[in-house]
Amino acid sequence: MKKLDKGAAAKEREGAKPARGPGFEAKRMEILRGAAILFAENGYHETSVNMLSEKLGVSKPVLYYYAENKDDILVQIGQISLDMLRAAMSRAQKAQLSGVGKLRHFFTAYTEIMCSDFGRCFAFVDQKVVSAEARAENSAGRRVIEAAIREIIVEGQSDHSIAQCSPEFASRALFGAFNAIPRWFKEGGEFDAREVAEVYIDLFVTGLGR
Amino acid sequence: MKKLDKGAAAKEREGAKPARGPGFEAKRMEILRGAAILFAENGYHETSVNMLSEKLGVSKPVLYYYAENKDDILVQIGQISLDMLRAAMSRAQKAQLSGVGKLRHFFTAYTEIMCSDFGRCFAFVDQKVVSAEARAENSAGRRVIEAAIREIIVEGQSDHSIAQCSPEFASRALFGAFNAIPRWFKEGGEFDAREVAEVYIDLFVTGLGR
Amino acid sequence: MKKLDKGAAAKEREGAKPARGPGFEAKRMEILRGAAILFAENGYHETSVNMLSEKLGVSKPVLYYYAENKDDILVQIGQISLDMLRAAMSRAQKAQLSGVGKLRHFFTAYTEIMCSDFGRCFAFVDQKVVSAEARAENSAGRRVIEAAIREIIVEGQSDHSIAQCSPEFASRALFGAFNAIPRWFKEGGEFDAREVAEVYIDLFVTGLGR
Amino acid sequence: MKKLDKGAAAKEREGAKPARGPGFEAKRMEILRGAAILFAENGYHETSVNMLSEKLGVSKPVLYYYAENKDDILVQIGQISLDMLRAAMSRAQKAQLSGVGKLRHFFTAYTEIMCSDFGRCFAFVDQKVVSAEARAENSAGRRVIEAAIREIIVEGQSDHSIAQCSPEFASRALFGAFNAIPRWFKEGGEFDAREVAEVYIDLFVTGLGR
DNA sequence: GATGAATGAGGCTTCATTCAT
DNA sequence: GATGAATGAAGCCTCATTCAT
Repeated sequence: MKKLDKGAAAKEREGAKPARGPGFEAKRMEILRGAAILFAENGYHETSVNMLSEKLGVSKPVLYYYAENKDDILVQIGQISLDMLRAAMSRAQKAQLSGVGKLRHFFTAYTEIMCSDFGRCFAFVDQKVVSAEARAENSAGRRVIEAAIREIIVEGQSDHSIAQCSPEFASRALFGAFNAIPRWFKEGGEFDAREVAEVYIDLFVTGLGR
Repeated sequence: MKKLDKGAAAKEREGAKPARGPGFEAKRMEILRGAAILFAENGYHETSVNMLSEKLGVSKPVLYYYAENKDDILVQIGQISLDMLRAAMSRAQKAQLSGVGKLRHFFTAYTEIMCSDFGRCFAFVDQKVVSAEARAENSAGRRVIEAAIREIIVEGQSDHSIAQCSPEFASRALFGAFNAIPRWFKEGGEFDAREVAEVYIDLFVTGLGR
Repeated sequence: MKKLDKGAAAKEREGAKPARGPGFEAKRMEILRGAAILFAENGYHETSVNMLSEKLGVSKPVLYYYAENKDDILVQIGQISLDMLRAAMSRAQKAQLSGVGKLRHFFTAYTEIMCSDFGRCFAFVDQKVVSAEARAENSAGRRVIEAAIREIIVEGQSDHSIAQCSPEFASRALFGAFNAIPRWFKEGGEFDAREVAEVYIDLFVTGLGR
Repeated sequence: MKKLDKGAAAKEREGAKPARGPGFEAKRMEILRGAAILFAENGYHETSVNMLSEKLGVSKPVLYYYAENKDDILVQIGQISLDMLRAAMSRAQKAQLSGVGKLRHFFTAYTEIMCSDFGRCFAFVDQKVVSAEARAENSAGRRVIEAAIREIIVEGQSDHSIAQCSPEFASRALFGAFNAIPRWFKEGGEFDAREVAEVYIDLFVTGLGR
């Protein structure tokens, strides 16, 4: 919230890092995952840095060794989530499938990601808390993916696997519906994420009519 | 010695009130509406009581004259929203329409409500901040409406206006999709809420397939 | 979400503490002593946390590092005072003295304690401000000491060093009289606490009659 | 605490009053008595003006009609208490009794007063909260009475009804002991205030020795 | 004479963050 | 590389008090 130069930090993470040992990345992931779980469960503001340090079993300064800020933690979680989503999109795009096939392919992966530790946090925690800069980066990432989905829909309309409809609206309805899944999904329940995704896709493809 | 029981306040609102003149209700609504707008725009935690009092043009104690708490403001906004939703559901249920017709009827109203000042706040702000008791009441309200939708779906399946599908999943997908509308909807844009609702319903009814 | 249970804090002080280095105890005592002086001088409610932090030369959060609450400060002061009183009583009970000798022994120490920084605060500040739980603990401590005094009186009546009289009333009169001493006693005045105690005891033993 | 001109108010109460109806004095007493009970029971700071108005069944502005201030309420209670004490002292001084007889006479009345509604408040509530001016007046009142007691003691020493001892210390011990009575005294218990006073006086006169 | 509504000022508490060791 | 201790800033809330009606 008092962004001095967050950009520097973010860039640093992918640039000339200051001599970080081999365990660094593993520990960083461990911390981020723990934080993601807590943020998703309790909410970002309801999870104090104190609580993080206690529940993660590390001292507060350690947290500041792995993240610039409290919200940098959230930013990093978002980056990881977006990376996963981008990879999923990439795989879908490369798949030898019809438009609707790619849609199904992507949203299955999307559901799995959004029900994972990182994804749940990404889905639940409002990005309003992070710096404008980081938020912009995040939004850009999302937008790229949404654009890709619209393109897939258009593609499906070309190959006649998807009906004529507004790609904008369809994309929004799809993301809206799928984003809400982690809100009620319980790991280890009757269905796993993959199955839920299948049902949802079928619903969207078939429609409720008749 | 401080907060004994939050619930007492909520109950008080419908119980033995400490003498309230006319005008109270109007001012209360004015304050709640202003707060709802700010909460929806900036986020609950990002909107301090100070900010509320400044932007609403009242002193801080006034807020505490109309609400027990900062989160009671949110609770009251939720109650108003739920009341509107319940009324909408009631109208839909009473309408002389097929299942799909009732669905369309309800979700049109739903969209309008969720795009209103109160509804946007209700849609955006996580109820994690409110007391367990109030949250339970809120959840119960939502669940009643969700159950009613599932019933309407079943009804539609009986009257053959809705295809065979899991009412649970369909209901969740519908709410997920519609809940996300206020996240991008802009008042005064190309479409009004009613029109967006139409498009969405068509999408859901027709399906993306073929 | 705010104050769940005050008692947890008190218990924590003797339980699983969050890692406290040496120096902690000394600083804690320093803060408590300063607070005790201010509370005794100005009154508990008249001494704001702001004032405490200013006069003690520490920032406000530091106070909350050493105490849960404003009233936990008072509670801790009470615990220290009670510990001193218990120790004094223990010494008096073990002394090889007649009943009246033990009485004299205890109330001399009592006076010294009640005229000390901690004792004055303990004597002056009404425990009405602290949580029911802490107040109960405090009262229990007092009652144990009062019971011990009654026992000493009975003992003195057995060994004929104390006249027949109601131990309950005698004990109450004694504590009442001695508790009031710090209200007028000035350190460095004509008499020191020990001497005042002597005079009081003589008065009580000899009586005003004849 | 923000004494503008409390003196004016106090004086006004005994001077040219602004046309107050006949019921004024009765209602004033009723309010003061109720406040005294609440202050004694809950403490001055723990009793908000809101609570006063609720429990006394009058609106807040009414309280400000009968008292300048919250602490003026306390001041008035103090004045009433002091008036009672002064009257009691006056009666004791005029009685045709030995020194010790006057002592007994006064402290019996003193106990009754201090166990009454007004007296309990006077005994329990620290005058630290009232304006310097009012506190001075109050202290002066107390001091006059204490001086009178010392004089009675001297008188008793002259008429050989009281033993040689320091009148200062004796007076302080007496007031200390008697002031504490309302702290444990319960109306309607085994003893009434008069009887408690008798026992205490006997204790003080006879002494604990032998 | 009474009250619903309003307020300035200040209270207590906690948060994210840093630094000396 | 780690931590106990510290802090500036800000948060929510409540109090005694007053006025327009």
